[in-house]
Amino acid sequence: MAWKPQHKLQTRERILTSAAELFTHQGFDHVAIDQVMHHAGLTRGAFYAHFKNKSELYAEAIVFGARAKAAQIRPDTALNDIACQYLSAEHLHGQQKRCPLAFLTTDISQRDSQVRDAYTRVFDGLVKRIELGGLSRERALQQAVLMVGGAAIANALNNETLIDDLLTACRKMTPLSQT
Amino acid sequence: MAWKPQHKLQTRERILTSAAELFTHQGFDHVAIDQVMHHAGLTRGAFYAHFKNKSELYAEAIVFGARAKAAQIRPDTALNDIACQYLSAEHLHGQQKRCPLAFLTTDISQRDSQVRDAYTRVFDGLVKRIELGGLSRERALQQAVLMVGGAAIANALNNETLIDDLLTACRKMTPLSQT
DNA sequence: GTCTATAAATAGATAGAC
DNA sequence: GTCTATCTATTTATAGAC
Repeated sequence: MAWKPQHKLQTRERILTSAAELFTHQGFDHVAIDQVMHHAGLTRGAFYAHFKNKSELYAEAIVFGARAKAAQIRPDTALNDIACQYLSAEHLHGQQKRCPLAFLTTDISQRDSQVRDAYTRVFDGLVKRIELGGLSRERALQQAVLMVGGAAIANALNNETLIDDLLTACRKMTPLSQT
Repeated sequence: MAWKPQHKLQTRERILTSAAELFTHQGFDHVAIDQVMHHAGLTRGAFYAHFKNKSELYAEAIVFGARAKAAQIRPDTALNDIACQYLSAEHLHGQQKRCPLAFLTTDISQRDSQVRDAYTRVFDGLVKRIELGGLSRERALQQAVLMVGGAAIANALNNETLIDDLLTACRKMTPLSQT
């Protein structure tokens, strides 16, 4: 009977995939557990066999969503190109997976420590990944803010010209154009 | 009877002051109209004599809160010092008024156009104010992202060392240290 | 303009059948 | 593990008295 726990794991991943997509588009409060489950092909009652509550789902979806986003990028992509992809219209409104760091930023601050810990670990991971590209910690932090903050702000704005100007300005601040 | 409309205006401002403080700390969904009104010394029913609905209050509170925040800073303060104040622990957790741009960023993207317009106008105003300090539009946009994005991300993080490193890195990117 | 009371809707979490 | 049904709480918005 080895297939049974495997099946549960797969169901769990379907729920997390659904949750990551919905949360990064609509935030914590505008996504109902009902929605997440139906989008995963299940009903509400089944949820609590996989997660303790909505907050636990959120914390796990942040980590899961960030991994899924990172997996979309080829591992040998240069830092400069990663930043350009991150700050593209395709990331904001296209078919690309949306990064929880950028699209849930202020959503995180009112949540419990379980959620904030998850977000912090993911952000720290991004900074370390940028450092591996050869930047100092300080430059890596600035770069992370330009990427994550730039995408977050652009996503809030309502004026196409301003959005374009903003994304372009942030892309021009990428590592290679500075060194 | 000239004091009557004046009284209504004052009540309205009390509501907006209350709303701006509560929203910038807890976001749109976690603030109930009931809370806003009690914090302003009134009850729920009185709300609808001043605003059409919660969304209209939110849009106006964003503009009102940003003005109140800007008014806290002496008008002749150098750009560099404005950025340092903005990226300080005092702004994040102290008695300073919290800037709607930084603490409501991802909260905005799911709202109606009335709210997004308000946010966009306020952000555009910040960029233009930075440009008046003598920076190119591109540099002003980068600077605005470092301030707003830096404060927003720092507010989401859960690790004091990382927060300090992040704020310090963003402060070091201020205009004067770049030119 | 401000109050109290209430209507109406939404959603998190649990119970119990299968 | 997954389902349906339900309990419970919250909150926006309105109605009507003062």
